[in-house]
Amino acid sequence: MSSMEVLHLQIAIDAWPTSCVDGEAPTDARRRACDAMAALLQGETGPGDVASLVRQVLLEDEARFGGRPSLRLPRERPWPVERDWRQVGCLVHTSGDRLIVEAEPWMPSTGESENDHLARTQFEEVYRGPQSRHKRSLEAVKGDPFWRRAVGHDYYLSIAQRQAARAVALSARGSTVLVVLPTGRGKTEVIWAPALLAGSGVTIVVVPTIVLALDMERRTREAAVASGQILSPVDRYAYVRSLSDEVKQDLRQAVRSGQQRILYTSPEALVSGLSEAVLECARSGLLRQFVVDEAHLIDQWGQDFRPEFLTMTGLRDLAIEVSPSDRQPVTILMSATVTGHHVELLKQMFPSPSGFSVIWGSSLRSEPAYFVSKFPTESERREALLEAARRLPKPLVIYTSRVEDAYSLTAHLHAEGLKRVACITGDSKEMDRRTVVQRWRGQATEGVRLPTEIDIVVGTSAFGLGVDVPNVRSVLHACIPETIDRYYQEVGRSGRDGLPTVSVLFATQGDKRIAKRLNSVVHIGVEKGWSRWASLLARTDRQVDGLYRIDITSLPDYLTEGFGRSAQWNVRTLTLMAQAGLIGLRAAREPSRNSSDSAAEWEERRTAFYDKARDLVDIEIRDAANLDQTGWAHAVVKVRDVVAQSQSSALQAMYDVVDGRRCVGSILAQHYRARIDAATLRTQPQCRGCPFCRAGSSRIEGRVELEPHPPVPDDTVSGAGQHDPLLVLRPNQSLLFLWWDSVSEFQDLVPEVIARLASRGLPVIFGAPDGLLTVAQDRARQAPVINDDGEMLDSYAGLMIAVLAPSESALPERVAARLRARMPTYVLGPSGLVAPDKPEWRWRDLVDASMSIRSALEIL
DNA sequence: CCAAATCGTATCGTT
Repeated sequence: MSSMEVLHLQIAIDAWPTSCVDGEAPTDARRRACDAMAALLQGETGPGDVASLVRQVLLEDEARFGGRPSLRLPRERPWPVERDWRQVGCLVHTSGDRLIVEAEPWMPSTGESENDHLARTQFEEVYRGPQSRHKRSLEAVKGDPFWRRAVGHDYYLSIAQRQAARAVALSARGSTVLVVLPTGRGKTEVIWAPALLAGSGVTIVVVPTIVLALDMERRTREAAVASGQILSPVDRYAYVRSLSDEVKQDLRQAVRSGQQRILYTSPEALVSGLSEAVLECARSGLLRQFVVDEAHLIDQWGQDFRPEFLTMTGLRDLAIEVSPSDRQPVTILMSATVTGHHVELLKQMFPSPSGFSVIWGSSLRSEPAYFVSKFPTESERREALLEAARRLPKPLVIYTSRVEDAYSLTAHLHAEGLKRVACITGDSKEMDRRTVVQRWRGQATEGVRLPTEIDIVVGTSAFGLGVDVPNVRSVLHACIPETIDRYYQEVGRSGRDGLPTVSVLFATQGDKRIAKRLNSVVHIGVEKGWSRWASLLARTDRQVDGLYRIDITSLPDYLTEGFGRSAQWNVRTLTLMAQAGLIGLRAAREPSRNSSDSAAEWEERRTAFYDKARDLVDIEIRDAANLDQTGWAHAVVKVRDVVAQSQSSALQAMYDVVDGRRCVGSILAQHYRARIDAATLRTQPQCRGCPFCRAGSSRIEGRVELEPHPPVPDDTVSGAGQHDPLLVLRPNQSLLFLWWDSVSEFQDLVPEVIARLASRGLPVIFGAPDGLLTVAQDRARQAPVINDDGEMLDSYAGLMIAVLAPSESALPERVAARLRARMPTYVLGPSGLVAPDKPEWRWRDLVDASMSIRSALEIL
């Protein structure tokens, strides 16, 4: 018994070398097998590649349709010979001039106390694919009117996305919102929605890599077409170094003038080339959103090797400062993986007078089953890696900690007959990274199909960010990552399609040494740091705006020679101080032209400035009281301890995974939680299998996602619904009844009233029919309209609108409950509505305040 | 005896 997949593969094998991928919607494994076969003659495929992929097709077939499928294959080169088949885990026997091949099950070696039956079941789930009961199902939620209008989606992907989208759309000018949403759940649309709805204003998105900026540019270009708006006068959305001077200039100009509605860039480009344009844009009140994507990297990368992640906060402060007070940019920080330490750091670095709020929609990936094997020696691990590379389902990523290990493992796999293997490290060129992903995925960036040429990528942590291949089936760690964050990020590259995956970690004793070394964040010592700070300060230039300009190449008193190293230590000293709240960082800004400067003098000064600009940092003294040696040491030691503590717990959590001390899902859930104010923000543990769970009986069942926190946008942050636009409520009153006289008034006037109220900061509507709200949103244009399904009615503290149906003769209980709680509400209802408990009275004569919607329209 | 990535500027002047 076999499915069409195996049949089609058999046909392709029999037709070789003219075979091709046949049939409708081939599985990825069959497609790969056919692509590999096709390249056998050119020598671009090794026998191991073909054997491994054919085995995967057989196993998938068996898992999905049962039976024990087999295939007939040629027995001479370049095809795999008997030994090759056995090496990848197949049973093989000869039948005439053919080999009959069956797949044998395999899984990585497990610990002594693990239940191997469970392990096998969990491992094989990956072959069930779309038929797996573990397949992720997202619960779509009806889209708000503003969401439909802005991004054209009828649904949100999840409650968490809805919550994030609403909070961002309602966020008060000048406020900071941290959005925690799992990868692939539409973070991007959350920031697009306000940008597109507004019809004007600039959104700057800081991304960590060029690849990410270019990917986003491509998607944004598509979104621009779909929305029918012109989002960039030059149809460019990524500001990166490689652009021509002309394009850069155009983009800067478009930012200054507010015509560039969305722009992606790096922290480095932001604080250098783009800074003046962004400030000019802010000054005109046109900077709408300042977004930092992958915001957790501010901690990981900002500490020393990309200090602009920290210094860019100075530019953002300044942008808020120079903006008109009613048109300040909103800061939006986005990440899928946030710890308590991250929340604290981000609060410190992105403070906001209008509030710092967290939208917590964190949840763990449900796709991976975790496996950990330990090996006494490096050579035993090497052998096991080869075996696993041959048997693990493809596409596969193998991670190492060291560049050299990645290269040598790649070479080893090549030598052993696996040719569809590529290697990516920090040394790889931009171009290689791009083409490897395309050959791995079998698709060009523009969506054009290509043959797959790579099944396995061996890489260091350089391989990851921006690699969005949906169907990665396994991740193999040939190392112990230095933090649980890196481990989970890398595991999370698999299963973006929501289908089961396997995560395998092969450890040796020596790995802990490497992990420990990579884990330690190097901070400057207290005495050296103070001494550096003292000498920096002594050489500082006080600027006209009260900032101090520091030349980071200047040497501390205790050194006579420093080379590049010294500058790095100086930056570390300053970023440490910034995290301690002692100083604020600013990128040095271009000097302004004096009226007395001649054109030549001015040009000379500017050139001199830019020659030196990379070595200059402006700082603002924030905590002068603690800038004596004692206060300084105290503040800085505290930060060092916090960072050291956070690093060490991230390493400890990784060790716990390796040693199977706790359930992997629980370890992750504990790591990704935070406290903010009185609330603990949690992540729900998820685990479909790990060594700890298989050793005991403590299996986590169910895959319930936590509700996002807070459950509805917080009006103290949103700034919406604070006031009474009709100005009829007295201080102790919370209810205004707006009545209509007829159904035709309801149909004709209510959308208009809602549109105008929404434009005056009353976006939340309960009870109105969809069609009516769509009309209201069209008329409200830039102001978001939110269609509450009852959740906000129960808990939203701001002023909101409840709309009754024309058929309603009495107040619905849900609305009545809100009114009893004295939560501010405009009720829109028929004029003849009777008072609850007093049927002889019209409600409009008993309430705090009432008016006809006709009168309301005259006021609005 | 150790991974990770990015990076320069506008501007002139009046019916």
